[in-house]
Amino acid sequence: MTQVYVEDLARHEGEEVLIQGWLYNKRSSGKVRFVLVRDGTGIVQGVVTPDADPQTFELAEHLPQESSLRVWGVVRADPRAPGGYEILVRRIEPVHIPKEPFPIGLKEHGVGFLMDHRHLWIRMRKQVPILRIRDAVFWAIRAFFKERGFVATEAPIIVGTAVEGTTTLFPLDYFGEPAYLSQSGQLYLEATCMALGRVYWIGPCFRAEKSKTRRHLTEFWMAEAEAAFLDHEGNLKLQEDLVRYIVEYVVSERRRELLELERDPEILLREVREPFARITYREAIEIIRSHGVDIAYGDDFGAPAEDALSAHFGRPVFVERYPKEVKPFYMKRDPQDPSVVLNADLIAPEGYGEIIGGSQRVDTEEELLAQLREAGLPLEPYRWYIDLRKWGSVPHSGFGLGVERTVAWITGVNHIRETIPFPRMLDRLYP
RNA sequence: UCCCCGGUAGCUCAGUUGGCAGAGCGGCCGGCUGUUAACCGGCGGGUCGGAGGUUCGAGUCCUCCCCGGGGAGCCA
Repeated sequence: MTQVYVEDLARHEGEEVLIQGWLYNKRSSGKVRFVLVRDGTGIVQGVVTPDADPQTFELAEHLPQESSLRVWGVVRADPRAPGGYEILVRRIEPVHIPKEPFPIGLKEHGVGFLMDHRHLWIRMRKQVPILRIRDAVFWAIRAFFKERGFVATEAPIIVGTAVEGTTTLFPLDYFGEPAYLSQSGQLYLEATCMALGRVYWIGPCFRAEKSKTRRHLTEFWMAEAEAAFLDHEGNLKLQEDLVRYIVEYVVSERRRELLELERDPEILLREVREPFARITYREAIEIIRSHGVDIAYGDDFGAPAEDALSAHFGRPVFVERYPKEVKPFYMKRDPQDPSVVLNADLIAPEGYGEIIGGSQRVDTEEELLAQLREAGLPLEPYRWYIDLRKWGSVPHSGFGLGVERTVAWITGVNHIRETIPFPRMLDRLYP
C-alpha cells in the first residue's frame, strides 16, 4: 500500500493508495456519498458506495467536518471530480472524530470572527494556497541569491540601536538595559557584507506603528540584501532581477495554487516581462498630481500617491532620488545633486504599494558623522557602525523586500493579514 | 489620535412609522446511486454589545461606555 499525497495522485492512477488527512466537506446523494479530504497538498474527492464496507459507508454519512482520517482506495480519473482525479474508497479509518462542530463553515464569515479563529482558518480552501505560495516566495529568494553567490547570514533580533527614528520601536528590558526588537537587519548586514562580500537574509522586523491599513503588520518578514562594491545602478538591477525571478518561480512552482485563488498567472508574467519603469521622485510628483492626488515636493508618498503611480505604469516602478529630508541618515547623497539621495522604492503594480526600499549607503566617515548629526542622532550607539567606514570602506548598496506585500501582490489578496500564518497587528495579539 | 460603518441564534444577516424575535447556513433526524459551498422535508437554538433615559410600550428614538471592521495620519 502506497501512502500518497493529494498533489501526486495523477502519478498513481489505477493504483490503490492511502491518503491521510482531514475531512474538508462531505456530500451525499443517497447511495453515493462523497468525502472531500484535504492533506495540506490539496483536496481530493473520495467516492463511497455500498460496495465499501458497511462501517465506511456509515462514516461517509456521519463524520463531522475536520475529522482526521485515513482513506484507502483506488485512484481514477473522472471529469466529474474536482481536480480531475478521485478516490474510489474501499475503507475509511477515523483517527480523531471531533465532539463539537468545527467553528468555521464553508459559507461566509466576518473578518473579526475569522481572525479570532486564525489557528483554524488557515486550514481553509483559500488560506492553504496562499501559505503555499508564501513558501515558494521564500524559496525563490533563497534560490536567487544562491545563484548570484550571495551568502546567507543573520542579523540580531534584539538590538540596542534604532535604524529609523525612535517612534516605531518595540522596547524591551534587556537585563536592566533598554533594548528593542529589530526594525531591520540592514545596519548589521552592512557589517557582514564587508566580511563576506555579498550577503542576504530573511528575517522578522518589528514596527510599533499605529498603522491600521491593509498593508501594515507590526511584525513582518523582510528579505534584505547588501553587497560591497555595488552602486546605485547595480542595486536597481539586482532588485529588478530578484522580483522577476520570484514571480517566474512562483508561476512555475505554484501555478495550481494561483489558479485556485483565481489569480491569472499570465497577468503576473506580463507585469514583469518588460524592464521595470524608472522615474525620479521629482517626476513621480508630476505624475501623481496629474492623477488628481494633492501632493507637495518633499512629501513622502501615502497610499493614494502610490496607487496613482501603480495605475499609471501597470508594471513595477522604481521611484529614485528622494529629497534627503524624507529619508534616513545612512543613504548616500547624489553627487550630482546633494539635495537628493541615491535611493529607490519599488512600487508594485495593482495598488499593492511599496514592496522594496533600498539605497546606496554612505561610505565615508565624514559624511556619516555629518548625516548622523543632521538627523539629531547620538553618535555613541552607532560607534560600531561608524567603524565600518574607518577600515577599508567601499561603495556598497542594499535593499529590503517586504515579503508579505510581495505575497499579497502575487496572490492577489486584498489584505496583508492573509499572507502570514499569524498576523500581528494593532489591537490583535490573539491567537 | 481622527473620520466613517457596524454589534440581533454557534456563523452570515433581515427586522418597515416605536406595537407577538425572523431567514439561510452549521448541528440533529429522515429522503435521494454522481454530488460540486449539492438538494428536499422536519426539529432544536435568543442577556437584540453594556449601562442609563424618553414612552402605555424600545431590537427600533436619545446619552455615555465597550468591542469589531474600513480608511486617514503615521510608516526602509
